[in-house]
Amino acid sequence: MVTKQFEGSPKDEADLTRADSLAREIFSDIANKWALLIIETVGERTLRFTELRNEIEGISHKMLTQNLRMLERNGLVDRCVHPTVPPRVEYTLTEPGRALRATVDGMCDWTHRYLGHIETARHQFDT
Amino acid sequence: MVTKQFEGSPKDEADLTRADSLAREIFSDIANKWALLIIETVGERTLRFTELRNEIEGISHKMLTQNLRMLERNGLVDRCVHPTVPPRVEYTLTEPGRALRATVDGMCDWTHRYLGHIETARHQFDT
DNA sequence: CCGGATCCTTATCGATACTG
DNA sequence: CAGTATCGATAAGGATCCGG
Repeated sequence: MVTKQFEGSPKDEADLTRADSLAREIFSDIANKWALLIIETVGERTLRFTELRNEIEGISHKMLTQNLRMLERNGLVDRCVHPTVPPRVEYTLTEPGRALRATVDGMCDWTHRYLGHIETARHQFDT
Repeated sequence: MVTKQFEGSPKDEADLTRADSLAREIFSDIANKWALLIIETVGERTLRFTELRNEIEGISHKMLTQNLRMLERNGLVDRCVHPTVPPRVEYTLTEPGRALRATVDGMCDWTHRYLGHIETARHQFDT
């Protein structure tokens, strides 16, 4: 539970609520579709910017850079710039990134497993 | 992989790309912080609207109803209206909802496990 | 090829007020 | 208590241009 509160000494409590707000901040960062799709797409490979752009259907240049910067800042992806011309920039998952990807895989599996359930639930609801 | 493309007969291909776009749609629905926090908060319990509102820090009335409708439509939460006055509405996870919650738990665990990593990565990046 | 900066168009969100 | 509807403020997102 991300928002869980704790009891304890004033100092502990302060530290824990600070940790909680940080946890919430991180959660808000990564719990959006583009970030998760990027994590999922990079996978075990190493991909260039344009490759990512082509693999993730519908993502704009801006969203991709924006989310890549955010993921890089949080230490989930590694950005490797080759000083060539034209430039070559490669993105890889770090160890924390790969760990997160394991759970994102779970979400993707879930989506496919319950596709039928969801489709019928929608039909039922829309009446 | 959510966006994976397949080969096959024209019919199969059409069905699979349709399934893929549906998968992507579902993924876009649930991959947002409020939806995931709701899934996480309902958990194994049954909660009323206001209880949810109080437990999920920072969520507005509007976001809560909006996401609950969406989750209900996709068959992830069950909405039980008691015909009393004042009304009493209780939300519970369905079986698909509980299955998804398992993976969301994984994301929350991940967040707490890598809190330190992320905090130092941020400091490093911000310089 | 990559990414920043700009402008401009949407969509999101919160606050408020109102019904059963 | 739970939910819908409306309305501004504001943030997100897309398109484009330019510089490294």
